[in-house]
Amino acid sequence: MKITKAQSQENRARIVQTASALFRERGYDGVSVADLMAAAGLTHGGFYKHFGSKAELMAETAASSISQIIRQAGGSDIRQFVDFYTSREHRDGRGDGCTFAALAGDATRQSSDIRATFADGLESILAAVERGGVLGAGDQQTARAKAIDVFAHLLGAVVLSRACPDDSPLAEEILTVCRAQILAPSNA
Amino acid sequence: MKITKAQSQENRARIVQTASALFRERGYDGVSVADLMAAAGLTHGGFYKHFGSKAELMAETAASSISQIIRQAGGSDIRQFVDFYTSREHRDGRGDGCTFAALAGDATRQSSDIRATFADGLESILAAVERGGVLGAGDQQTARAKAIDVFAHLLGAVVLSRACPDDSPLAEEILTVCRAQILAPSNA
DNA sequence: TGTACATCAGTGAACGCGCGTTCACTGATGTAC
DNA sequence: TGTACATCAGTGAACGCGCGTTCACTGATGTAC
Repeated sequence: MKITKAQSQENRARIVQTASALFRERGYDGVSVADLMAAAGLTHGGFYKHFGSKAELMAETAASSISQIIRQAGGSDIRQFVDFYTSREHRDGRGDGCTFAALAGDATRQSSDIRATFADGLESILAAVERGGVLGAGDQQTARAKAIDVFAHLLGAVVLSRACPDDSPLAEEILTVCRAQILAPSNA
Repeated sequence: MKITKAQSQENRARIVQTASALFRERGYDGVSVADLMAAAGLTHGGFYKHFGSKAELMAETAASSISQIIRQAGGSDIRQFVDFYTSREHRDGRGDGCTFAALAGDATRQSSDIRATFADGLESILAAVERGGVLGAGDQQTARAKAIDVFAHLLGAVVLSRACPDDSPLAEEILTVCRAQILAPSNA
């Protein structure tokens, strides 16, 4: 049953990728090691050949899944990013959406190294949002303050919308209202 | 060991109150029935004399703890509410702070009756925020849209700030920047 | 290039543990007379 | 008002279960010669 070195690395990468999606969908406590390994097409025992513990994997996936949204924010215009973030697809696609929107609430109760990973990631995403172009050049706020403000606003909209039942009109209304406000003339 | 009817009702109320704080502090999965009953000064077996299941208690505490923040929002001027919401005390006081800021992320993964309770509570808090006086009377947004917008913004600020390590300057910066923006002249 | 063997990723049974929940029991309360 | 007894909130041991983790084992890989 020994496997190729390349195959093993591929399996490890698949575990991280699978965990990354499942944690965002169900939260850290909602995914067991056995669940995860089955979803990755493996059996649970092998998990510890790749990771020291579930907590270690959580820290690694946090870092890698945060870098995904950072690439997304930095690679697009701020207006495109706001549209994406407040879209129905993003609200409903927790698994490959923003890690902060999916797990910031859980992160609060995690170990300090996971929280530090979130804080570092947050600094990076703020920089990426700034790079994407800043709204509201007309007023006295700094670009950094604008980035913080816009990102908190976006996150709040998605978290609140997701707390509502899926078919709730309120869920949609929150996204629409916040998108309009963030992109409003007074901010642009 | 039988207890007075009044004593029993008092115990029940204490369980709900204790659960209300503990759930907000540690999340639904972070509090066991035994933990909770011990914190209320009772033993775990008695829990089922008051509630059918842990899920039933979760639904009841959601309703009661949401009504707490609604009273707070409706009873004060919008500026006072924004100041309170973005304060250090609120950020650090999960146990008796806003239920949405503490549990909206968890609520997403709960049963549909808990999610419905959150959605109903959200409608009530929006009404309370409107009653508190609406910022930005000068522009074309409706009072309701303003309320949605402000509340999402506030929630995002607190959730993001709480994800950072406690002593992080970023945690403080997020609160300060968002408070200033929400209360900014262009919004007032 | 071919053979012999050590390696180690993956398997799946088993571990101790804490969880939500159940249950036989207790004994003061509150009611019936 | 006093006595006898049914009630039922609270107790704590016990339940089955799923969790994170460990471990003896497998057998193809990759290396040494």
